[in-house]
Amino acid sequence: MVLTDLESRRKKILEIVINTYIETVLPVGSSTVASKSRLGLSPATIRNIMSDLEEEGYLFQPHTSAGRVPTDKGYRYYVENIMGQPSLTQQEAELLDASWSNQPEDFNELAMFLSRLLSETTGQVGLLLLPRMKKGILKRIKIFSVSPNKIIVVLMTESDIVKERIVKTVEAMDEVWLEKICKYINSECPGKPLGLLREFLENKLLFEKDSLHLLCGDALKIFKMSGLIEEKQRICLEGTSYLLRQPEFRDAQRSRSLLEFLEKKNELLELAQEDLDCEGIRIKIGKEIPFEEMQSCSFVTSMYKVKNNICGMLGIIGPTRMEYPKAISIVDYITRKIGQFYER
Amino acid sequence: MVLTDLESRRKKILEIVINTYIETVLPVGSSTVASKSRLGLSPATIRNIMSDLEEEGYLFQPHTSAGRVPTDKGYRYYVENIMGQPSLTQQEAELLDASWSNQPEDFNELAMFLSRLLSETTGQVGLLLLPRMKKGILKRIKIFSVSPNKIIVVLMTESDIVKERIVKTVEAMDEVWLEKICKYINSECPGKPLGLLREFLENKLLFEKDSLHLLCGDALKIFKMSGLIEEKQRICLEGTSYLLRQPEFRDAQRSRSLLEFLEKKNELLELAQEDLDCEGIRIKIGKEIPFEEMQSCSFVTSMYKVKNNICGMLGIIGPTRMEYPKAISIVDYITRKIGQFYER
DNA sequence: GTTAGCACTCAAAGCTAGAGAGTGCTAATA
DNA sequence: TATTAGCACTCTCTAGCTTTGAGTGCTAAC
Repeated sequence: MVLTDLESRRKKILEIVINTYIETVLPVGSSTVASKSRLGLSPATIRNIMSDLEEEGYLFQPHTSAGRVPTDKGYRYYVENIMGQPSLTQQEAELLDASWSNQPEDFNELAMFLSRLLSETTGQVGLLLLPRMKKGILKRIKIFSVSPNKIIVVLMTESDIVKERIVKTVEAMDEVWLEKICKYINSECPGKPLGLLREFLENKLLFEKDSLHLLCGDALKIFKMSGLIEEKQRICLEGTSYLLRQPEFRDAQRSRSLLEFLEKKNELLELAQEDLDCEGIRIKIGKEIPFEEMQSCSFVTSMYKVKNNICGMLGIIGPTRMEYPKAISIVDYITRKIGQFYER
Repeated sequence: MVLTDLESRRKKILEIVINTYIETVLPVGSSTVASKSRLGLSPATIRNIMSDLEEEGYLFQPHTSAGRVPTDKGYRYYVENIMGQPSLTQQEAELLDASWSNQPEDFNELAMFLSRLLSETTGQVGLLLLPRMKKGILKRIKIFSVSPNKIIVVLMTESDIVKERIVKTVEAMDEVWLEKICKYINSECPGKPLGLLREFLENKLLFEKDSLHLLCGDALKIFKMSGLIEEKQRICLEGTSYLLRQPEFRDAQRSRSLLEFLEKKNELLELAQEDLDCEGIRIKIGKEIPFEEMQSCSFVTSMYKVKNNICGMLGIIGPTRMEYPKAISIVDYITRKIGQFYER
């Protein structure tokens, strides 16, 4: 569809207002737009158009004699229809690659590194949701005792993500018995999603008899105690202090409630999990976020996968006035990198 | 030593100034002190004494016509000579005990819980340094492979603290060989401090021959790659948003540099490790802290031990204007609780 | 449809005056 | 000699006022 002059002009003006506002954090006036746009229009004309844009909800005027500020709707339109396909420059990509090399295999460590990387490259709050284990496929299990009634359970998934937990048992369990349990699970369960493991064992418990019945019972007990599978997803958050650098948060009153919200993490987790099954970049802008404390922020996220069956989420949080193209391209790049990292 | 009237009066006045300032965050004037102290002295007399206290560096006057504010030296004197032995009330202790029950065995999890507990009970930033593994005594090791060139190393210490790490090896190592390495280490090394393990293996490498030589070499390689022992201590930090509640940090400019400092963690780690070998509560007040960003804060810490050989540190960070008795007693209580938790 | 001109609006900055809290000094008092 | 009443003085804080200037909306002309 070819844009009429009128439409393309409106777009151009909205773009200039947004870009200028992102840079200056000050309401943008018609003369500024007139001089930046090469449309050869006078401020008066621009004023008319800006007034229209305001009526339609793309811009907002803090008070009668001020310039205009983009609204959430304005940013949304910008992201969807104006900014185009963002991508990193060669140089930026190389920089990311460089800092990436020599990273730990351990996912906890990697997660901390990545959320920090996200934060530092975008200058915003970086966050990463650790993989959801439930959908991971069991590869192998190891169980062994440390002291009479302390045992260690190590789960390995097909994606080579490993989780370990210490479990304190009520009765002592001897090494031989543990080895039997281990062998049993390793013969029956590999290939099953961790989320169904418990159910599977509960079923077995009904039909197996004698020593196998006991064995299943103990296996189930150990699983339950370990909390390895039901465990709620953990979240890594880095760079919250970047928020305080933003002029819109120079008032501690405002930033406090936001920082407290982020620190609580449970609502943030809820928010992040919402889009866990969507592919591609997801953007939530201002009021689109269902939590009041975050409604002056935008949330740019993406789901990542580890060997196609375990997934988590990563992204950034910043003020709605954010360099979306940069944010999006970095989030996207790192998402794809995680995939590659575990592909080899 | 019996205090002369004069000395005890000065103490009393310093105490009132500090307590009032902690409560109101406003410079304290002579008439306020006069009415709070039951000394029967007029404001004029109090003024003279406060003027003396200022000359000696315990108090500070923001400007000529203002009341007085405690200095770092004033707080230091208060902590050492005025406030007495702080302790929790029965009720407070019970509250802490209650929230403690049913905690995870895993130290990482526990650490997060504890730093949050510290933060929430004191209303300050809570922090916890994870145990220093170097001094832990090896109890047992387990090594097994996940995929051809990925192996898992699990270290267990006498204190029942367990650390696990995935290691990617250059060449594939087969299960049998790994088991041999495992057996070798488990026969030779238990009882040794982890910090000396590497040295021990390097020594062995020089004297063992043939297959044992190879075995030691691989064991050493695995250790080095895992980074389990040299690993720098991790730090858990919770409740940074509490800082923004403090009136002295309502200006985002000031709090930003502090939050950034805390977020970097490496200098904080340095600071925390300084007192890692001292028993008992340690208090650093304002300028006593060698980092400028933190000089409007105090740092109340204590070393904890897990079964007498592995130690870490925990504590809180808040403005110098802090309820020291409360802070100290909570830090102390939780320190002792950790000891008990691992004693059973 | 565009624009020059102009009156109007409103936030922000600067200024002044007054209030109030608290001091230090002095001289009187116990 | 220590204490205190009295008082002038200092300095911050607040409220109210004015000024400034950016930016608007409207109107009439192009």
